[in-house]
Amino acid sequence: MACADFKLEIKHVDKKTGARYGVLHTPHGDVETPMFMPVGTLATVKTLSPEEIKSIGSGVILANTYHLHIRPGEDIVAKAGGVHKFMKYDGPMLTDSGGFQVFSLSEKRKISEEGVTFKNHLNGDKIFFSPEKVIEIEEKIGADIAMSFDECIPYPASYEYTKNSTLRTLRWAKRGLDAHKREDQALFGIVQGGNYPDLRKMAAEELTKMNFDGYAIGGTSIGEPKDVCFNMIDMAIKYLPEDKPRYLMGVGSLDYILEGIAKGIDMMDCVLPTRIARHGTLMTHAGRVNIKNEKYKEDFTPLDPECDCYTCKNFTKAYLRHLYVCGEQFGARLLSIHNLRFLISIVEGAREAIKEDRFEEYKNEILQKYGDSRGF
RNA sequence: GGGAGGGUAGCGAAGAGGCUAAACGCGGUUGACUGUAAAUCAAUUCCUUCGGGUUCGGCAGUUCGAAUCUGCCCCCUCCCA
Repeated sequence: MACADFKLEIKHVDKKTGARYGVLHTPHGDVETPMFMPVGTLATVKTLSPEEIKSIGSGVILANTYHLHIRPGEDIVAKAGGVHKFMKYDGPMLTDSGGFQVFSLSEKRKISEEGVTFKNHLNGDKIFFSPEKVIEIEEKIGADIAMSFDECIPYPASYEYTKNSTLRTLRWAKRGLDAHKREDQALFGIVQGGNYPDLRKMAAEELTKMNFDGYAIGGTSIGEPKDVCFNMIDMAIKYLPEDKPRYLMGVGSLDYILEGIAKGIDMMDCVLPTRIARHGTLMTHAGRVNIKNEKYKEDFTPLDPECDCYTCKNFTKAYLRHLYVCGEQFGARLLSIHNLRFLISIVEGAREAIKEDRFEEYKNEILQKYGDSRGF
């Protein structure tokens, strides 16, 4: 059953690249696309308050089904009135299904047709996730968007493995769709298929037939070369419906984000900006900055003079370095605010450029100024 | 004045004749991080022109070989007077 309050309204398509500008209507408000979505796995974007998340201009934020199932448990979240009330965040939210954990906790799991048996990464308890179980958990958590349970296939993987896994993920998608009952929650399908054009095509076409509220491209940004990732987008996106949102999973560096948008992606998420911020690495208009470097010890200039974030408007590199070096949590928070605001402002600029059919120029200008092929 | 224990790299601390330029921790420096097992992880940290050079409080010894054994000296801590 399609979610009634959920719809992507495409407002403009960039004439040269095909990049899309739109408005995504969700039960928790309207947000503009394309957008970068901060990740808040455990119902918190690490170190940030809901007010801070809002103030950086975020549209949708993520939480994670597997992690919230383990702690505190979906029933607690449901008793709190759902994840929005639980974490006091009233903007749109999305729950990832735990499919990524099938990949990242691969030593601790066993996959069968029925589902995946995990070993709880905290205490070793056995956990069983089926597509139906995941939907049940996601409905209890109550985000605006739920993701189908999938297997995030490692790269590289053989054709045979990829085909079997992709077909199983398609069967899981159908089972999840049949199990999904909440009408105030959208459900997305996830295109797998590895680096094989026919499998990506098949996955995209089969999912489209099932009529999800949106479609994600998965199995990306897990260590594959950049051109492979871009190819995986191309192989899938042309078979996805124009009028539904397209979500590129796990992408968070500047070049991938801009390239994804150019290819017609509407949504992206990544832990990268928040994680590397906590580890002292910042994305700025002038490229990558490692705030712990000794050269910033007496640098009393802002981290990024072109940035409008709270951190850049109020603090110096010397102070940020000091906080980082001393392990002060306020430092992690200021740096997280900056990296998220930086990426989100870049995407805001992308939306403006799309409206004016100059996305290509915008993308090139940003990347040239950034000057780092790795993109962060 | 008497007694006991110590002095090892920036700091703390192992080592008690060759495998030791010297474990380990901290601190320092550098790097990685992409649907968060990540406030984590990795590398490096006496000097060097990469051949080597100079080290374990100081000096003098013993030994083929000493941070490690001996003597003297200097300094520190604690206890008793």
